[in-house]
Amino acid sequence: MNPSLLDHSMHHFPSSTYPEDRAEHPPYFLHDNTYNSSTPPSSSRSSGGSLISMLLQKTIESEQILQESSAAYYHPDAHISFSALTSPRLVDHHSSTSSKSSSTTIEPLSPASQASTGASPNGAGSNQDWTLELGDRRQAKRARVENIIRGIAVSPPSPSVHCTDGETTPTSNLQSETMENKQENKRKQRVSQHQDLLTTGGASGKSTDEGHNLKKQLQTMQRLLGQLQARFIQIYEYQTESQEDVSDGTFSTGVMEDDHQSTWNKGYPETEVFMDPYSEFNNGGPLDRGHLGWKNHKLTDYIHSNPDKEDKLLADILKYELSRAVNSSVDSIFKNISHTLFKSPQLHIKDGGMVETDDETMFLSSHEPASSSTHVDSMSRLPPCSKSGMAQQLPEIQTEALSLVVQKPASMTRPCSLNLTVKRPLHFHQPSLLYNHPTDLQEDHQLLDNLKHNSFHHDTFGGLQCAPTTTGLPTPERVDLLWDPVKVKSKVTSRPPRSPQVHHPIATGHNVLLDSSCLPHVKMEYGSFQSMVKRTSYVLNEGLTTHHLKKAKLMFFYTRYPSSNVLTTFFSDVQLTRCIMSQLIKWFSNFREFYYIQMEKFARQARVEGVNSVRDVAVRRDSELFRALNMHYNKANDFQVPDRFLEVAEITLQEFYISISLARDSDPSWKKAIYKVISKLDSDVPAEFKAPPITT
DNA sequence: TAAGTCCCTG
DNA sequence: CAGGGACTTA
Repeated sequence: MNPSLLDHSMHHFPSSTYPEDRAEHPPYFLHDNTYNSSTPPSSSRSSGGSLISMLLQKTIESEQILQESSAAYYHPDAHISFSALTSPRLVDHHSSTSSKSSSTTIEPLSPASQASTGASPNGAGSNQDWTLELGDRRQAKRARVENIIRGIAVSPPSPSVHCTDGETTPTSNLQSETMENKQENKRKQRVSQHQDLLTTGGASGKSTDEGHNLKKQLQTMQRLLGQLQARFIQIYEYQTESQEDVSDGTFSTGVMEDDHQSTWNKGYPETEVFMDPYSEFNNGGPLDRGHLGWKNHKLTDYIHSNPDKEDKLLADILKYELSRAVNSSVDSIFKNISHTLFKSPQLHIKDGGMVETDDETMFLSSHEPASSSTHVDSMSRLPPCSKSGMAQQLPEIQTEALSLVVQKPASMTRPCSLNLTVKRPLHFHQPSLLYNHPTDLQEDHQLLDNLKHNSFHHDTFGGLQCAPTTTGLPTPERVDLLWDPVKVKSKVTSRPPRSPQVHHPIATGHNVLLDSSCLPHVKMEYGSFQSMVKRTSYVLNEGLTTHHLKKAKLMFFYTRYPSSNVLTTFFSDVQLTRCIMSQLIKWFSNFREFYYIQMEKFARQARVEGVNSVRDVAVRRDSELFRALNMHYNKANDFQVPDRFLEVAEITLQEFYISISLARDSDPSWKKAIYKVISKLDSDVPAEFKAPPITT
């Protein structure tokens, strides 16, 4: 049935981003000559201003038309016609109408045409008496309401000026549908609105004009809001009055909505209705003007065709537009504020990405994802997996408003101990988050000195866990070093690639900290020490830690080619996702790389030094080679390197010596034979390397 | 084709 | 040490 078709298309036109909703301009719109003759082409009228202004214009125009069409327009017969066409129950009583509507899709939908033809097409003569009376009463009330509205148009809308429960309940379905579609269309509208802002406010291109433009925009917004409020209140009042007037259940809103829903859910001959409304756009036509003009055209058509739904529709639209206008105003304000802040001379982005500013600006710059070049740099430094993880975490819709969105997990509020005198016990499972803490560095430095005198099997893990990656006292330089973007990179990327920032309940009891992957690694002043520690903690707690790295290095003394089984066994304290496993494999690949480079280097050196026999090629603990290897894999020297590793290293060196002596190195893949040999020399990793038990 | 590895770069 | 391209292998 055509009204339902109209309904459907009407309620879907804002959501045309969905391909299935891309309905072509319905033919009956094009044939609505009455409307077209009374209003100028929508394209010309919508040539300027934002959607909200166009909507206002449309609203005003429609109101003018409503007033011009006078009683005929508001004649209840229009409702009757619509209801008859919409409600299956009423179709039986108005078979002529239904049959006509099935053949033609034009006349019953045009309110003006209905006004010209009266109620006769509906065959509603039996209802004429009371409907006329109802129309008179409605007109009188309308006049009253208009007077009231004129008085309160400038006053802010009361919170109660929203849909009452009685109103929203029966139309919840419709409204949810409508709002859903509107929200879907919101992005499109924002685009055009933003473009308008750019063409108007941003046309000057000077920062000095931005405040003026912003002020003008705000004033315009306020004015539009006032108009919208007035119009909305008017519609609301009118609707309330209408509902009170129409006592007959047939014309009550509930029935109307039931009818509407019944037809709504029935499904429609989509081939008739769903033609592409964005054919202009798809065919390369004007995106904004033409499309919006078409939408306005369609909207007004709908309003005129369905006077009984006009109030509700406009109420929905105005409610939506009101909220949207407010949101847009707030957005624009904050956009300008943030933009101004980043362009303000008080803020300097130094080399290395350090932001020198006050706390508030730092807050913005540290969390503003879009406006800060620092963030872009840090983003570019993040591994792809980090970016993808961020993409998963941060919906695209959030990209605009993130300047005010700050994640503050519980760990952020946890006070970070700066007590230098507190000694941690050598528990294996001290939260690793503290190990890059400068105070902990100092502490670990002391611990390391103690550990150096302990045997491996008793205290190596303690030393392993507590040994800092670097030693030294906490100084501002160290803090800067820690937060040097380049240096931070490795720490950041040391977390599992493509790990979607899900919190890993690590078996070691390591605290799962905040997901701050979106935080730019801004080189911070020493005053931001505490937050730095927190972020550092996060980085270290995400997946593999520096302790895992050190452990892996020590494991390399036993196995150069650890199987995934070994890795799983000895890194069971980490949630061994695919990414973490890849990272572990990459670690050992890097270890091997360094190992073989050293082997080749010393093998060639041996040849240069005149070593004539492979028997003279040996690796001892006082060898240069061993020192180099030990420095790399056991930098703290707190681990007793097993003799087996010396044997393997010696064999490797001999293999390289032989290959070089035999000039096998001319073969591009000459090392592969050596790799194959060395890979068979792996030994079991001591059980002490296995995932440690959780200590208290 | 996916996983693993090598090799190079930063 | 990570990233990534090239290459190999199952």
